[in-house]
Amino acid sequence: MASKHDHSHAIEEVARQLPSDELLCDLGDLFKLFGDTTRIKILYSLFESELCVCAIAELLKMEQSAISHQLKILKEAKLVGSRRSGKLNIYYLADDHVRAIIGQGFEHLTEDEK
Amino acid sequence: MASKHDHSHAIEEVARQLPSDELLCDLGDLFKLFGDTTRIKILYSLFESELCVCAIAELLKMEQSAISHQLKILKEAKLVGSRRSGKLNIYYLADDHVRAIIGQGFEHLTEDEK
DNA sequence: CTATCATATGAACAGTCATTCAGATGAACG
DNA sequence: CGTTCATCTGAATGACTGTTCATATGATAG
Repeated sequence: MASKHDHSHAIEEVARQLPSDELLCDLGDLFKLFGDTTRIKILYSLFESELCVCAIAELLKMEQSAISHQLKILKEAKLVGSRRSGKLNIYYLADDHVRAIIGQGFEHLTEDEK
Repeated sequence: MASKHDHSHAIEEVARQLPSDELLCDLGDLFKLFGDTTRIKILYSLFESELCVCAIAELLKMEQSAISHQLKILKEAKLVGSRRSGKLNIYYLADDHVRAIIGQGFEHLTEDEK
C-alpha cells in the first residue's frame, strides 16, 4: 500500500531519524513565540538591560496593555522573568538561548542578501 | 511627553541599540515560518535527504495539497528549493541556516527540562 | 484609608492563516 | 493525442491570535 510509486524505504529511513511528534510540536510552539513582531521587539529590547512595562510600551510606541499581554505569554514560556521594584514590574531575559536563537535568525537575514 | 515617571534616558539608550523596525519585522516573519508544526516537520524531514512532495505527505500522514501549500511558502522564503525529476518535484533544504536555527531551538527545548 | 500610578486581566473584534475540496496544470508514455 | 500520475492552485472555511477597551488589582504615598 502507500502511493502509486514506491518510496516507502526512503520514508521509513527518514521517519526513523525524525524526532517525536511531541518534540516537533514543542519546537513549533517555541518558534511561534518569536514569530510575532511585538514579541521580537520586546525580547530584543531586553537584550541589553532589564526594563519595566511602561518603558517597553514607550519604547515600542504601543499601548501598555498590549505589551502586558505579550509579556505574560513570554513569561509563561519562561523566556522572560520579572521582579518587583516599588510600583514597577521589571522584566528581563530569562534564558540565554533567546539571544542565541534570535542571533541565528539575524545572521540568516543579514548574510544572504543576494 | 513621556509617562509620569521618567526613564526617557534609558529608553533612548535601548532605542539606539535596537535594529530597524524593518529588520525586526523581517525577523518576526522569518520565525513565523518555523512557528508551524507542519512546516517544522517538513524542514526537519529534509535534514537528511531531499524528498518529493508525495513522500513528505506520506511521511507526515497529511494531504498532499496541504504539503504543497506549505512548500510553496517555504520556497518563496527561500528556505527550500526544488527540482524536477520526471514527474516528481523534489524538494531540498536551500539554506544551512535552517539547520542552525532549528538546532538552536532544539537545544533550548532539550537542555532545560527542569 | 484614599488617591494615584503601574500593571494585569477579560471580553470582544478583526485580521491572519492552515487545511480541505474541487479542479487546473504539466510531464511522461503508449 | 489522450490518459495517467504528481503536483499545483484558488476559494471557502474554521480556528487561532494580537490588539483594544474597559476595568480590576496591587502597591505606594500622603
